[in-house]
Amino acid sequence: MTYPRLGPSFYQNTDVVAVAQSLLGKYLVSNIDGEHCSGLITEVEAYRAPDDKACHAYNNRRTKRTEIMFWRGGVAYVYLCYGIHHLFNVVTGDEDMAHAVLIRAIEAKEGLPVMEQRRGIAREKPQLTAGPGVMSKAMGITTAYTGHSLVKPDSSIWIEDRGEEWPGNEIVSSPRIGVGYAAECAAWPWRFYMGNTKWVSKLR
DNA sequence: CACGGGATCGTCT
DNA sequence: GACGATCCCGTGT
Repeated sequence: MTYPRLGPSFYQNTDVVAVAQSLLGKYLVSNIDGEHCSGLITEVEAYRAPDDKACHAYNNRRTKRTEIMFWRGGVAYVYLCYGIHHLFNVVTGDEDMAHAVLIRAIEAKEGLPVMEQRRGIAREKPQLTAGPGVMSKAMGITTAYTGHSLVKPDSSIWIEDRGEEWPGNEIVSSPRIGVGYAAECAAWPWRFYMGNTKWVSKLR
């Protein structure tokens, strides 16, 4: 059974907050090192230059790292956090719009044994993929994939719509995690997660 | 269960 | 030279 991949028109939507919410319930899929893994997206955060101080590209600041965020929607933006964790984002909007959605948690669906092996965890539990760093680790995603296409037929990472219905009124919003440095923007409720699952990151 | 701190390095000042 | 869109483990209760 194969499912349609989300295409350019989905990612090129210029409303990154709307895209973030509509990513809930979709399937993130990776085919890395010959291993097929997938999971239901349960938690996301939106980041939007130029006005969002929590966004790496705040004020449209271009650096070698943030340049990827200015690309047309439909590519991955992966960067290293705290020297250890690889955080996976989906670039959205038009060219020169530095918008992205951080995928923070998934509910693992396929490739569980590989994910557990990559994580060093013996049995299935939310700790496997709930949290942006551990999600990437379980899926095999590293900074090597920054700039990687999500829409080309031969890409290693993509997102599928499997047509599964789930009640959109179960979306919960909250301030984003770990952006307290971003002054007034820190309060923007741009973190979204499914209210009816335990597969979300812990509040800290 | 809450809290505190260490790990670890690319990126920008 | 400082710090971060995090995670894990140890300690104490």
